[in-house]
Amino acid sequence: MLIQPSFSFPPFLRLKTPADFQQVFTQPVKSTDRYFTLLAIKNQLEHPRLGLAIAKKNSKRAVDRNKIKRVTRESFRLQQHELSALDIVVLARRDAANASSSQLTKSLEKHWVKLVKQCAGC
RNA sequence: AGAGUCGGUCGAGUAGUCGCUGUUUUAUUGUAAUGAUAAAAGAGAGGAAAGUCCGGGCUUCAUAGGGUAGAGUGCCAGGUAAUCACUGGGGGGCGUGAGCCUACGGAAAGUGCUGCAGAAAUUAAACCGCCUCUCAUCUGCAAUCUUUGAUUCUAGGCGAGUGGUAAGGGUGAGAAGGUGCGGUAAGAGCGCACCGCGCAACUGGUAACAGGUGUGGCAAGGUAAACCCCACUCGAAGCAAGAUCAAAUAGAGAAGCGUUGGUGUGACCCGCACUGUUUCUGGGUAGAUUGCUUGAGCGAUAAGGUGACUUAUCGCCUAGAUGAAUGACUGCUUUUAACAAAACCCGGCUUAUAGACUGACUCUUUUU
RNA sequence: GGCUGCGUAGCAAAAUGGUUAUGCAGUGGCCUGCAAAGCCAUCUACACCAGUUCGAUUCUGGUCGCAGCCU
Repeated sequence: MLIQPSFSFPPFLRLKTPADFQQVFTQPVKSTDRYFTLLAIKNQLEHPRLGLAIAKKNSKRAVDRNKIKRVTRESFRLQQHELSALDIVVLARRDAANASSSQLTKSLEKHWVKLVKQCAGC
């Protein structure tokens, strides 16, 4: 589908409907640290897709939630060609609201690598 | 110079690379139609977007009509689409002052409450105290006689009783005006002067209210953000409202006939709606589209007004997402910038806020 | 986004315009040969800030936090 490597982030790279999210939540591959919990599952497409679930309970302020979303999208956008055909849902944990954006970026990069390895077998 | 009061404006900028969401134009491609992809241009969070505390616009619903109940508001005037908010004024409180705060109608319509303390807490009352009178007793002065004791008169002390008193004491948030003089057995608005309070007319003011004058001798508290009375206002729900297209699935809808009974009703009654049968038909959950941004809009100038605000002219178009867009990296400037993210839209209030600039005013000290 | 309710001790939970009950837990003592149970004593509270009132946990307004409902 992607002939030339592009780092854009168009809408079809996102999870949109509740049904998409339910599929990921049924039998996912997990990866957790103190900032994030990532859930992943193989899809039938030729590209990865990203879904965000940033709970209001864990990060109270809208500014914090937006920061987490932006950092996550930016990291996904730059790393999308390393990921195979996966549907990934990112859940933010309580410490993510207070972390700096560089800390979050490092944490996410580890998660991408880990998920690709784990899903290679299944 | 220091301390302080009330406002106003801004709230990171700039250059480059990558990326996100609308709009317009062009090109390619496709459909019954909306489209999809690429490129370019131009746009893209706030002063509070927040809290949801008030008020409106907008939308839907006959439980929207009438009455009761319920809720809210409460000095006067103004302005507004509208408000409990705003502006100006009045009264009260705080502050040396600039200034700040103020739900600020009625307690002689009625009901309730008023703990503890205190003699007494609401048709007032009388513990201590003060005073008159009576009785008993003690002491003193004087007089008389029946002369070492009696009687009378009078002054004082102590005790008991009857009455007067609300000045003084102490309690309390609050005890039936305050101060002074007169007055009285002692006292008391009992009388007088000043202050306070009530009433009356007058003057000023649109009014709230203020002012002086006359007059009444003075009234039994407080609480209505307790019930209540008076005056005024209020239908309810909220864009997750609602509208359109429509997989699934069926318990539905419309018209005609009939209307006794029954059922329902987000407080109750009147009321209102539904229920039966025949014929005809489509109905609307997931999802999508829409509502969705030109509006009581913003800016400038002029005029009116103390001001909130209003009027006129000219100019401008300034987010519209829907798993939800503004970010990341690098360089420079003075520092990693503070509080913090639109979700239908406006007006106000409240709360958070690093810092920068600026206007008016007050007090204290020093110098001239 | 909108609507509604609740904040009382370490935990649970009530009432009220005037002194905050009660239970469990903690601490100390009595009881016992030692424990448990029981009895006695003690400790720690009305979310925060203003207003009304003589007086506020209660009434009123605001702030903060928590929970629930509408999708």
